Amino acid sequence: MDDKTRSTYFTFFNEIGIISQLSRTILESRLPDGMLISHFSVLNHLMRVGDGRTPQDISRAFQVPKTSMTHTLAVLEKHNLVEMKPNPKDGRSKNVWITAKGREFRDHAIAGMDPDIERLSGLLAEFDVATVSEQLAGIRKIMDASRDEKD
Amino acid sequence: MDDKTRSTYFTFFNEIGIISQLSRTILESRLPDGMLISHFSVLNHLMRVGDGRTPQDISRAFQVPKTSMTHTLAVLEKHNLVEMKPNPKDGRSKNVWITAKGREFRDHAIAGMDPDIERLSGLLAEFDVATVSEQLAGIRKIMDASRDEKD
DNA sequence: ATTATATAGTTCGATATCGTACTTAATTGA
DNA sequence: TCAATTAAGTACGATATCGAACTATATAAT
Repeated sequence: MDDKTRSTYFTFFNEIGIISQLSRTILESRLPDGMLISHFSVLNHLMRVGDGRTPQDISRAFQVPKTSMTHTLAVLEKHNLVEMKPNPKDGRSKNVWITAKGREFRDHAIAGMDPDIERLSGLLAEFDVATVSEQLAGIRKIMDASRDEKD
Repeated sequence: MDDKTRSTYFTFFNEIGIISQLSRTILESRLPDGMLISHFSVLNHLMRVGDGRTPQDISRAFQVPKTSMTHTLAVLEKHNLVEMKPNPKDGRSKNVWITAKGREFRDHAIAGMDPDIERLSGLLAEFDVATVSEQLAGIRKIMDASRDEKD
């Protein structure tokens, strides 16, 4: 493979990683003590794609080991932000439901970022973030669909 | 602030986060056992921007606590991938130098991703990754420069 | 039907990450 | 000059993340 392709993709993923880290830091600094991105992300996911999913569904969506998700969900459940119920279709499995408190928490966290988004949208006025975002969504969908292919 | 701006930025950072996680998983699966993204990233950083930096410089670059960097550097040093020397300009500080073995490790890790980049560059042919990357670099630079402003 | 295999989730031990408190050295300011 | 403050790195304890092994249930094979 040619050097240019390698360097293009490597640079791309590097930029993605830096922006991801910067945005994580911003969001995390707005979350209450003890709450991490992992917790927020699961709640946000459940509201975006709908709740009642299994832990496996969620761990696959985030591309993290199921054992990590067990732990994250246990924390959320302890804080009454989600409820775990038996999966009526599969005795081994569970269904995860977000609680009213969980919805509030997520909405409040998003609202808490308003000053940051205000500031950033001013600073980034010269960029077409919406269009870049659409491109990224396309790239993400393809990467997501091919995630298990290897070699 | 209007809902559209909020949702644009929120979607943008969400896409960034997903792609970041997908690319991290790909890279990490190519690293030898026990080596994580954090280790690779530091070596890569030292080669990109030059070594001899202080631990603080590096922790600030990655926007992680200095105590996390202490640990990461200790692991790298134990594996002889970096060397820590006293900072001649500041008795409290250190300088971090990448070793020949560290350079090899980083180059080898990058080469190990070739099959993935090959595959992705085929799948993503319809996207102008280089141009998106340039946009991201611009966004990243501004975010990076304004990272400590708040409220 | 019964056994073999695969799957969902948990437990457990190891390492990573992080916040707080501490040590040591540099800098500031009276 | 020297006390007060700031800054770099580390030690330590708490939680997060992860891989391997395990339990319980579902599915497949005969």
